[in-house]
Amino acid sequence: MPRPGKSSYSDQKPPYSYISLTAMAIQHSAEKMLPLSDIYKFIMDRFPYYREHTQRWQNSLRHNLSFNDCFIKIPRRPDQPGKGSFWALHPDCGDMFENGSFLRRRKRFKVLRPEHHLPGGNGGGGAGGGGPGKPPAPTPHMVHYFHPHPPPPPPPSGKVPGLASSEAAVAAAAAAAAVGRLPQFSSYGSSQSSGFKHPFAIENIIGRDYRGVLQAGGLPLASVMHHLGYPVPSQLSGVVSSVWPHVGVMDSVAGVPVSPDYGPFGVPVKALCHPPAQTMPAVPVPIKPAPAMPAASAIPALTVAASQICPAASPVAASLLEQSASNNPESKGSLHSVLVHS
DNA sequence: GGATGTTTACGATGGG
DNA sequence: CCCATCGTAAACATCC
Repeated sequence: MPRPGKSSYSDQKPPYSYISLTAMAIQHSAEKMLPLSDIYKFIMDRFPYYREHTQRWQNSLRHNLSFNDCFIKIPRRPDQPGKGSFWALHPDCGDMFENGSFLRRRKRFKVLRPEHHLPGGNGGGGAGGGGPGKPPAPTPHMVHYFHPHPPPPPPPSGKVPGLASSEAAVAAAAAAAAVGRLPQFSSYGSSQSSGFKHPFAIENIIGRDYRGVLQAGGLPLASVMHHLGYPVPSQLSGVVSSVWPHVGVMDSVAGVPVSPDYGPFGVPVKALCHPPAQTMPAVPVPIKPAPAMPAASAIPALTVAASQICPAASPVAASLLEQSASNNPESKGSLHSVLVHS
């Protein structure tokens, strides 16, 4: 049983896989999304083991981010300069791990790609890495999402334009609205009865003794919407501010846990807790190959098209997206995915 | 130029 | 033993 040691864990390799560690970092953030550098920081702050050989593990971590479908990339807005994108957890990545074990998932989370990805179809794999076969501009039509307020540890170039432009707000709202309607999101609220357990819930990571501590979960989306001036159900908005009271408790300078809320390895256990009502990444939008669209037949072509267009540059498309989404409550969201035991 | 992101490859390990 | 997952290395591209 992978159990962190008691006194020597500071030097030992934490019993968590990179996927776990990354997810912890993301979950710990207020916005449920972090830039790569902050993920690094989180891990290094909490796990002394990772203060060395940074080149090695960071490469592995990046590999995991790109390779695993459970992580989704959220681009910065044009007016939010900085390096790299934000990374969030895929809404459906829950339950990847066997309870208790974070070294090995029981299944690999994979986004369903209806696209019959032909073997060797696209550029025989660009042997030698990143891609002779790739188009010059990898993300020409990415949706740029807002980042309402930087997470406690301000992201690179902490210039926060707030609601810089109404244009951005429109884009954000459209995106948020669209995402908010995704089946996955609505299902989180009811997942309580289905026994869904987030893999990074404290009960999974540490034990099951903290169950009683858990209360309702927050939806970053709500805070985002609120920040944008959109009406947010009080239930949600209230939760947003109360669910993560522990964020920032960590002495980020010393990296020393300062309260019993921290479990082994200094992981803020409460912050990692995931109550039945799931808390998911704010506006998760897979930037990965658009083909990630499930059952294309069930998705209005418009939705697909709109998702590939930057709403900021095309408010019309954005609104259409929203409209489309609302008109098709049955339609599967673009994030629909499944746990595939390939 | 360094950080970030993508992809391929391969060995180790664990589960069935 | 087979297969899936994980960790690592490395090549390469893109972005800031």
